[in-house]
Amino acid sequence: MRLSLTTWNINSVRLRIDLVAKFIKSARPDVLCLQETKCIDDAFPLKRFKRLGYEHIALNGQKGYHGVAIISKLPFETTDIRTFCDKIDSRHISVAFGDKAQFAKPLVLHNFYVPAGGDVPDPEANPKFDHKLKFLDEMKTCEPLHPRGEDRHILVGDLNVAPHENDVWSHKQLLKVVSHTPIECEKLLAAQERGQWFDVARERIPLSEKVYTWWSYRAADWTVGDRGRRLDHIWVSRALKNTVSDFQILRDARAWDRPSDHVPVTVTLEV
DNA sequence: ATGGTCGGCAACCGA
Repeated sequence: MRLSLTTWNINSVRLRIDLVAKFIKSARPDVLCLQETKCIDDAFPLKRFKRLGYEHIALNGQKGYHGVAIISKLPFETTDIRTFCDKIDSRHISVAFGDKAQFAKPLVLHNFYVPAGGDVPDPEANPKFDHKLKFLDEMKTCEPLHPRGEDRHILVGDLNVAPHENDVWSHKQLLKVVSHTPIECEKLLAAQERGQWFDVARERIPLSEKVYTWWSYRAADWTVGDRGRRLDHIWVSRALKNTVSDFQILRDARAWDRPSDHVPVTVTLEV
Protein backbone atom coordinates (compact mmCIF):
# COMPACT_ATOMS: atom_id res chain seq x y z
CA MET A 1 0.00 0.00 0.00
CA ARG A 2 1.10 3.55 -0.70
CA LEU A 3 1.19 6.10 2.11
CA SER A 4 1.73 9.80 1.51
CA LEU A 5 2.40 12.00 4.50
CA THR A 6 2.86 15.75 4.78
CA THR A 7 4.35 17.82 7.60
CA TRP A 8 3.57 21.54 7.70
CA ASN A 9 4.02 24.28 10.28
CA ILE A 10 0.82 26.15 9.53
CA ASN A 11 1.25 29.10 11.97
CA SER A 12 -2.44 29.19 13.03
CA VAL A 13 -4.72 26.50 11.60
CA ARG A 14 -7.81 28.66 12.00
CA LEU A 15 -6.39 31.64 10.12
CA ARG A 16 -5.06 29.43 7.32
CA ILE A 17 -7.74 26.76 7.07
CA ASP A 18 -8.52 27.77 3.46
CA LEU A 19 -4.85 27.37 2.52
CA VAL A 20 -4.80 23.94 4.15
CA ALA A 21 -7.93 22.99 2.19
CA LYS A 22 -6.32 24.22 -1.02
CA PHE A 23 -3.24 22.12 -0.32
CA ILE A 24 -5.26 19.03 0.61
CA LYS A 25 -7.40 19.24 -2.53
CA SER A 26 -4.36 19.24 -4.79
CA ALA A 27 -1.91 16.99 -2.89
CA ARG A 28 -4.41 14.65 -1.17
CA PRO A 29 -1.90 13.25 1.36
CA ASP A 30 -3.15 10.30 3.40
CA VAL A 31 -1.86 11.91 6.58
CA LEU A 32 -1.19 15.57 7.41
CA CYS A 33 0.90 16.55 10.45
CA LEU A 34 0.50 20.17 11.49
CA GLN A 35 2.51 22.28 13.93
CA GLU A 36 1.77 25.67 15.47
CA THR A 37 -1.97 25.15 15.25
CA LYS A 38 -2.27 27.83 17.97
CA CYS A 39 -5.70 26.84 19.27
CA ILE A 40 -7.29 24.73 21.96
CA ASP A 41 -8.77 21.42 20.81
CA ASP A 42 -12.35 22.71 21.10
CA ALA A 43 -11.55 25.48 18.59
CA PHE A 44 -9.88 23.17 16.03
CA PRO A 45 -11.71 23.17 12.65
CA LEU A 46 -12.55 19.44 12.85
CA LYS A 47 -15.62 19.56 10.61
CA ARG A 48 -13.74 21.13 7.73
CA PHE A 49 -11.20 18.29 7.76
CA LYS A 50 -13.93 15.66 8.05
CA ARG A 51 -15.72 17.13 5.05
CA LEU A 52 -12.44 16.90 3.14
CA GLY A 53 -12.32 13.18 3.90
CA TYR A 54 -10.07 13.16 6.95
CA GLU A 55 -12.12 11.39 9.60
CA HIS A 56 -9.33 10.50 12.00
CA ILE A 57 -7.78 13.36 13.93
CA ALA A 58 -5.49 13.46 16.94
CA LEU A 59 -5.03 16.80 18.68
CA ASN A 60 -2.68 18.31 21.23
CA GLY A 61 -3.54 22.00 21.28
CA GLN A 62 -3.16 24.85 23.71
CA LYS A 63 -4.38 28.43 23.81
CA GLY A 64 -2.45 30.85 21.60
CA TYR A 65 0.87 29.01 21.33
CA HIS A 66 2.39 25.85 19.83
CA GLY A 67 -0.06 23.00 19.20
CA VAL A 68 0.28 19.89 17.02
CA ALA A 69 -2.24 17.74 15.13
CA ILE A 70 -2.33 14.53 13.08
CA ILE A 71 -5.06 14.51 10.45
CA SER A 72 -5.60 11.21 8.67
CA LYS A 73 -7.75 9.46 6.08
CA LEU A 74 -6.69 6.16 7.65
CA PRO A 75 -7.76 5.05 11.13
CA PHE A 76 -5.18 4.73 13.89
CA GLU A 77 -5.43 2.54 16.97
CA THR A 78 -3.77 4.63 19.65
CA THR A 79 -2.71 8.19 20.37
CA ASP A 80 0.04 9.30 22.72
CA ILE A 81 1.16 12.71 23.95
CA ARG A 82 4.55 13.20 25.56
CA THR A 83 5.83 16.19 27.48
CA PHE A 84 9.44 17.34 27.44
CA CYS A 85 11.45 19.35 29.98
CA ASP A 86 8.58 19.01 32.47
CA LYS A 87 6.56 21.62 30.60
CA ILE A 88 2.96 21.18 29.51
CA ASP A 89 3.67 22.84 26.12
CA SER A 90 1.83 21.11 23.24
CA ARG A 91 4.87 20.04 21.25
CA HIS A 92 4.35 16.33 20.56
CA ILE A 93 1.69 13.87 19.49
CA SER A 94 2.04 10.35 18.12
CA VAL A 95 -0.30 7.76 16.68
CA ALA A 96 0.02 4.05 15.90
CA PHE A 97 -1.54 2.63 12.75
CA GLY A 98 -2.54 -1.02 13.12
CA ASP A 99 -4.65 -3.57 11.24
CA LYS A 100 -7.44 -1.09 10.47
CA ALA A 101 -5.10 1.04 8.36
CA GLN A 102 -4.38 -2.01 6.16
CA PHE A 103 -0.66 -1.52 5.88
CA ALA A 104 1.43 -4.68 5.63
CA LYS A 105 2.65 -4.09 9.19
CA PRO A 106 1.96 -1.58 11.98
CA LEU A 107 3.42 1.89 11.79
CA VAL A 108 4.14 4.53 14.43
CA LEU A 109 4.17 8.26 13.64
CA HIS A 110 5.57 11.06 15.84
CA ASN A 111 4.81 14.71 15.15
CA PHE A 112 7.06 17.32 16.85
CA TYR A 113 7.29 21.03 17.31
CA VAL A 114 10.71 21.73 18.82
CA PRO A 115 11.13 25.07 20.67
CA ALA A 116 12.45 27.84 18.41
CA GLY A 117 14.89 28.97 21.11
CA GLY A 118 14.65 32.78 21.04
CA ASP A 119 17.23 35.10 19.55
CA VAL A 120 20.36 34.85 21.72
CA PRO A 121 22.35 31.63 21.20
CA ASP A 122 23.58 31.47 24.81
CA PRO A 123 21.83 29.11 27.25
CA GLU A 124 23.12 31.13 30.23
CA ALA A 125 21.65 34.41 28.98
CA ASN A 126 18.58 33.05 27.19
CA PRO A 127 16.26 30.57 28.95
CA LYS A 128 14.48 29.81 25.67
CA PHE A 129 17.72 28.59 24.07
CA ASP A 130 18.46 26.57 27.21
CA HIS A 131 15.01 25.00 26.90
CA LYS A 132 15.63 24.15 23.24
CA LEU A 133 18.95 22.43 24.02
CA LYS A 134 17.39 20.43 26.87
CA PHE A 135 14.46 19.49 24.63
CA LEU A 136 16.87 18.14 22.00
CA ASP A 137 18.79 16.21 24.70
CA GLU A 138 15.53 14.67 25.86
CA MET A 139 14.61 13.68 22.31
CA LYS A 140 17.92 11.83 22.20
CA THR A 141 17.37 9.85 25.40
CA CYS A 142 13.61 9.26 24.98
CA GLU A 143 13.19 5.46 24.67
CA PRO A 144 10.04 5.52 22.50
CA LEU A 145 12.07 7.48 19.92
CA HIS A 146 14.50 4.57 19.47
CA PRO A 147 12.95 2.26 16.88
CA ARG A 148 14.41 -1.22 17.08
CA GLY A 149 14.87 -4.07 14.62
CA GLU A 150 12.03 -4.10 12.13
CA ASP A 151 10.05 -1.29 13.82
CA ARG A 152 8.39 0.91 11.21
CA HIS A 153 8.53 4.38 12.75
CA ILE A 154 8.33 7.88 11.27
CA LEU A 155 9.27 11.13 13.02
CA VAL A 156 8.27 14.43 11.41
CA GLY A 157 7.88 18.03 12.33
CA ASP A 158 9.24 21.50 12.69
CA LEU A 159 12.48 20.62 14.47
CA ASN A 160 13.63 24.27 14.31
CA VAL A 161 17.21 23.25 13.51
CA ALA A 162 18.91 23.32 10.10
CA PRO A 163 21.72 20.85 10.88
CA HIS A 164 23.86 20.78 7.72
CA GLU A 165 25.80 23.52 5.94
CA ASN A 166 23.51 23.49 2.93
CA ASP A 167 20.38 23.49 5.08
CA VAL A 168 20.85 27.27 5.28
CA TRP A 169 21.49 29.96 2.68
CA SER A 170 24.81 30.93 4.29
CA HIS A 171 26.55 28.59 6.71
CA LYS A 172 29.08 31.26 7.68
CA GLN A 173 26.54 33.99 8.29
CA LEU A 174 24.25 31.76 10.34
CA LEU A 175 26.79 30.12 12.64
CA LYS A 176 25.68 32.41 15.48
CA VAL A 177 22.02 32.49 14.50
CA VAL A 178 19.65 30.28 16.50
CA SER A 179 18.60 27.29 14.33
CA HIS A 180 22.11 26.75 12.90
CA THR A 181 24.53 27.14 15.83
CA PRO A 182 26.97 24.22 16.13
CA ILE A 183 25.58 23.09 19.51
CA GLU A 184 22.01 22.75 18.21
CA CYS A 185 23.12 21.03 15.04
CA GLU A 186 25.21 18.57 17.10
CA LYS A 187 22.34 17.85 19.46
CA LEU A 188 19.79 17.31 16.69
CA LEU A 189 22.16 15.00 14.80
CA ALA A 190 22.95 13.17 18.06
CA ALA A 191 19.22 12.51 18.58
CA GLN A 192 18.94 11.33 14.98
CA GLU A 193 21.93 9.00 15.35
CA ARG A 194 20.87 7.63 18.73
CA GLY A 195 17.49 6.64 17.27
CA GLN A 196 19.19 5.37 14.09
CA TRP A 197 16.83 7.55 12.08
CA PHE A 198 17.28 8.26 8.39
CA ASP A 199 16.78 11.87 7.26
CA VAL A 200 14.63 11.39 4.13
CA ALA A 201 15.53 14.75 2.57
CA ARG A 202 19.25 14.04 2.83
CA GLU A 203 18.84 10.43 1.67
CA ARG A 204 17.31 11.86 -1.52
CA ILE A 205 19.16 15.16 -1.99
CA PRO A 206 22.98 15.27 -1.68
CA LEU A 207 24.53 17.32 1.14
CA SER A 208 26.13 19.56 -1.48
CA GLU A 209 22.73 20.85 -2.58
CA LYS A 210 20.84 23.67 -0.84
CA VAL A 211 17.47 22.61 0.60
CA TYR A 212 15.03 24.89 2.48
CA THR A 213 11.54 24.58 3.94
CA TRP A 214 11.25 27.98 5.68
CA TRP A 215 11.73 31.60 4.65
CA SER A 216 11.46 34.44 7.19
CA TYR A 217 8.56 36.88 7.22
CA ARG A 218 11.11 39.58 8.01
CA ALA A 219 12.07 40.25 4.42
CA ALA A 220 10.28 42.53 2.03
CA ASP A 221 10.59 39.83 -0.64
CA TRP A 222 11.31 36.27 0.51
CA THR A 223 12.66 35.31 -2.92
CA VAL A 224 15.49 37.88 -2.88
CA GLY A 225 18.70 35.96 -2.25
CA ASP A 226 16.63 32.86 -1.43
CA ARG A 227 17.53 33.19 2.25
CA GLY A 228 15.89 30.00 3.46
CA ARG A 229 16.54 27.34 6.06
CA ARG A 230 15.61 23.63 6.31
CA LEU A 231 13.76 23.49 9.63
CA ASP A 232 11.11 20.88 8.77
CA HIS A 233 12.14 17.25 8.74
CA ILE A 234 10.97 13.72 7.96
CA TRP A 235 12.90 10.88 9.57
CA VAL A 236 12.20 7.17 9.09
CA SER A 237 13.45 4.06 10.84
CA ARG A 238 15.78 1.66 9.04
CA ALA A 239 12.93 -0.72 8.19
CA LEU A 240 11.24 2.06 6.19
CA LYS A 241 14.33 3.49 4.52
CA ASN A 242 13.91 1.54 1.31
CA THR A 243 10.15 2.12 1.09
CA VAL A 244 10.50 5.82 0.24
CA SER A 245 9.29 6.38 -3.32
CA ASP A 246 8.95 10.15 -3.38
CA PHE A 247 9.84 13.32 -1.46
CA GLN A 248 8.59 16.84 -2.21
CA ILE A 249 9.04 20.31 -0.75
CA LEU A 250 6.22 22.56 -1.96
CA ARG A 251 8.21 25.76 -2.27
CA ASP A 252 5.35 27.37 -4.22
CA ALA A 253 3.26 27.48 -1.05
CA ARG A 254 5.49 30.26 0.33
CA ALA A 255 4.13 32.52 -2.43
CA TRP A 256 0.47 31.83 -1.67
CA ASP A 257 -1.75 34.59 -0.30
CA ARG A 258 -1.09 35.16 3.44
CA PRO A 259 1.25 32.17 3.63
CA SER A 260 2.82 30.37 6.54
CA ASP A 261 6.57 31.00 6.74
CA HIS A 262 6.99 27.20 6.41
CA VAL A 263 5.99 25.12 3.36
CA PRO A 264 4.54 21.58 3.23
CA VAL A 265 7.04 18.71 3.07
CA THR A 266 5.71 15.39 1.77
CA VAL A 267 7.03 11.85 1.70
CA THR A 268 5.54 8.82 -0.09
CA LEU A 269 6.19 5.34 1.27
CA GLU A 270 5.33 1.93 -0.16
CA VAL A 271 4.20 0.18 3.01
C1' DA B 1 25.47 46.23 12.22
C1' DT B 2 20.63 46.50 12.60
C1' DG B 3 15.99 45.65 12.01
C1' DG B 4 12.91 43.78 9.49
C1' DT B 5 7.11 40.66 9.91
C1' DC B 6 3.86 37.69 11.51
C1' DG B 7 -0.30 35.63 14.84
C1' DG B 8 -2.74 35.47 19.13
C1' DC B 9 -5.17 38.38 21.50
C1' DA B 10 -5.89 42.52 23.35
C1' DA B 11 -0.14 44.44 26.00
C1' DC B 12 3.31 42.13 24.61
C1' DC B 13 5.11 37.23 23.95
C1' DG B 14 6.78 33.86 20.96
C1' DA B 15 8.54 32.87 16.46
